[in-house]
Amino acid sequence: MRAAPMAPDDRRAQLLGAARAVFARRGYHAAGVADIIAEAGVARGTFYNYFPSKRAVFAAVLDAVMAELDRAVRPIDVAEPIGPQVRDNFLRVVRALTDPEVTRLLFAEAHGLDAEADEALRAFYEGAVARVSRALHTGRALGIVRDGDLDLTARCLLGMVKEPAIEAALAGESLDAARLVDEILRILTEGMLRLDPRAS
Amino acid sequence: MRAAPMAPDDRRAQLLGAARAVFARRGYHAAGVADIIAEAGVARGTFYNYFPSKRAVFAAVLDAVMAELDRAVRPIDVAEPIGPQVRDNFLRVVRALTDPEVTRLLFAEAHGLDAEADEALRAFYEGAVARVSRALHTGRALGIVRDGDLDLTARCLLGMVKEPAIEAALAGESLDAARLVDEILRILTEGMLRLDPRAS
Amino acid sequence: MRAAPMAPDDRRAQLLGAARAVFARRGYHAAGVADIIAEAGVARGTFYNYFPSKRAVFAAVLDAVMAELDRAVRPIDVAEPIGPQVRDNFLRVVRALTDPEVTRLLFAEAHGLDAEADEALRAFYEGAVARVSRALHTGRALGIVRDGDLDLTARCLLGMVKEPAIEAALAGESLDAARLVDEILRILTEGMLRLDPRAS
Amino acid sequence: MRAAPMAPDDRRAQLLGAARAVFARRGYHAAGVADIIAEAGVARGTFYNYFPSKRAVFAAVLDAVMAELDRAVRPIDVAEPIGPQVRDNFLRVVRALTDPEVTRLLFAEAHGLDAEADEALRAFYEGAVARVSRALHTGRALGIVRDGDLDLTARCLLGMVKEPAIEAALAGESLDAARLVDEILRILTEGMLRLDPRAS
DNA sequence: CATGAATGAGGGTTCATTCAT
DNA sequence: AATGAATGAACCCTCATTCAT
Repeated sequence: MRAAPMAPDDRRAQLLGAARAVFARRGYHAAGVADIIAEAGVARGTFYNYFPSKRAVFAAVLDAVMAELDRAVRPIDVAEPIGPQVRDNFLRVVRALTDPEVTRLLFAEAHGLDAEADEALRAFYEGAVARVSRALHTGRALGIVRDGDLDLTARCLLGMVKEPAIEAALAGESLDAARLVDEILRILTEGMLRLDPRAS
Repeated sequence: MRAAPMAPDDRRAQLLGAARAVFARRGYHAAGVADIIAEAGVARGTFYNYFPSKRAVFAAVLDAVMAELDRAVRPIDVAEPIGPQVRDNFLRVVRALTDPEVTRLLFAEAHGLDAEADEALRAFYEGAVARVSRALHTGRALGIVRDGDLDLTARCLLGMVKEPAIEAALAGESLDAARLVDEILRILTEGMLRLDPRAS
Repeated sequence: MRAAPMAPDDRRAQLLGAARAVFARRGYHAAGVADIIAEAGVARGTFYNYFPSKRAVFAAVLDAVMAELDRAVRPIDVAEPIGPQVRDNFLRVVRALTDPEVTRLLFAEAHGLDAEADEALRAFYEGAVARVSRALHTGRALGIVRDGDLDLTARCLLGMVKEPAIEAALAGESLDAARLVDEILRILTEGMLRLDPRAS
Repeated sequence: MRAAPMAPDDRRAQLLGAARAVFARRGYHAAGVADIIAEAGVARGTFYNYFPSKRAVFAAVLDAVMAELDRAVRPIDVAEPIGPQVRDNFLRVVRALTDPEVTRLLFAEAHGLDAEADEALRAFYEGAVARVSRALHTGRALGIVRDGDLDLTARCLLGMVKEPAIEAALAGESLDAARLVDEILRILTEGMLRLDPRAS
């Protein structure tokens, strides 16, 4: 049975979506082009009319996911109250990571694929760190952020967000984004340890 | 050239070591049994005398690495000063994660292999979370840890440690463990954000 | 962009020309229908409106080339001086073979394609041999050609012409047709070896 | 059914032979690795234990055939009578070319495969031309060979030998080597044309 | 115990051809 | 008449695993 012809952009988008679902479900290596075309209801050759290789669709999927995540972060307007804006950014990122597809693709499948994928991922991550780091420097100038090794701090921040999201996604549990964000914000604002509570 | 016979345990250990090095260097999928036996200087058949499959060696390697990491955490003696003990635990964990082999194996290669590997990893991780969580509950009872969702907090803590370690390992950079630990401890004790600096 | 409709014969000729260029440039197997339609600036389906298969265009191209070569040979008029007519025939053939397209198509690509192509080629070649052979018999009757196995001689003659032409074409060198023809004629008239120079 | 293990050199030779037969019979493109392993009675993987690719076996086959042909030509000892040595060389070459496998492989399949194969072939052919050309120069010094463009002459000579051999092989006819050589030698020593038989 | 030749299922990719528009 | 998206059979190659020596 021959699938009805389709505008190339649409077909491409459809294949991209199918690939995204399949890669998220089975992982890069376990997924075959056969799975993707089955998901899309399309013949083998059709796939290769739109992507030159399995590796290439994966790259495209990864790009889409990274862009999605990227869009979750909005610049902060210092003329407005800062707190809610920060909280909203956290919230949007966590919500994006709440999609198990996003998380699996970014964190479970993409590492160690090949030099190129690793590089794309590292570039994305470096960008994220740089972005957070810049925000922290701005915050310090505004007196909002305490001094310290802000690059390292940025990485820690990302870890606090990523880790719970990943684990929830991989475990198949759902994650209460607001709760996580509030917990993180509390740690960031108040700390959570009193190692030497000798202070009267 | 026929390798000298060897005590089975030694041969097994040798193969395990070779596999660990190879998996860390090339990743699970890129590594072939051929690489492992080349590294070990042993024939193909010999490998299968000690491990039933490639998958199985990887599981064994993973077990070894997880055990190693596990040993980095020591129970806390409440009769002694807490602070240094906590710091030392952090330090030992970060140092263990400083070994790029450990990090690559645990975080870059192990995810998404198959259901069984995912399960082993998740079990390990759940154990870690549980352990930290228990420590936090104890700490709360002692008045050292502030109240809150301690499970979530445990995950955030792990993220703060893992993330910088992973990134350093994957980027091939070295990581100053003491510096990272101190930064983390400062965040945990003092926080780092003053979102509403209304405080006169 | 839709190409303007065209008289069928013209379109066919255009496609034939494109195919000839492409086959000569890339060889039968390396050339794709995609190359041909790109060369012709025409859509895929259009191609199949004029030729039933890739194999078929190649056959048509081959026919055209063989006909071209065939036209290079003119019957000899015994009422006129023979020498110049022979020389002119040689010259026209060599000049035709000087076109690298012709040579590549006939000698480098056409062999071993499939039974049918081989047959067409062999038929063409047999025709050529027969033609030369007939000329030699006539020559013998006229006392111009020495006796011998004239069929074999005809094949040798063809080889003397083909070989240098092919090699020049494949090597991308140009060939001095007149020089080759003169050399061949000298060999044919005078020989070139004196194996037993005992002749006092 | 598992083929009995075999000394690697033997298996390689067997595969080479099978490949040679298959390539000669079906041509490079029509022949599949499947045909070769069927001919050899061996599994797919075995083939790739000995040759890295289909292309590579073909190269090996070609090398073998070229070497075989090369061995047919023996240096001429000027202290001995020249004539018979020359004749024997011709004879051995023609006999080698009498094997249809050799001829098909060298002349029908090898051209136009890819740049590398073309180069190997051209190098072989250039070598042959150079060899013949050198012999002719020597012969001229000895007064055996008449003056002229000896490079071109060398090419013509090769053509006289190749052409009848190829055609016989492709047509499936057998060729009387001695007869061909004698005919060629007669042409070379006496010529065969008397274009201006004015000589009373 | 050790060896290494043999295996073959599995997967990615190509490209001549078809047919709905 | 022209188009170009869709097709799928065919093919090359990989590599974990087996087993006879």
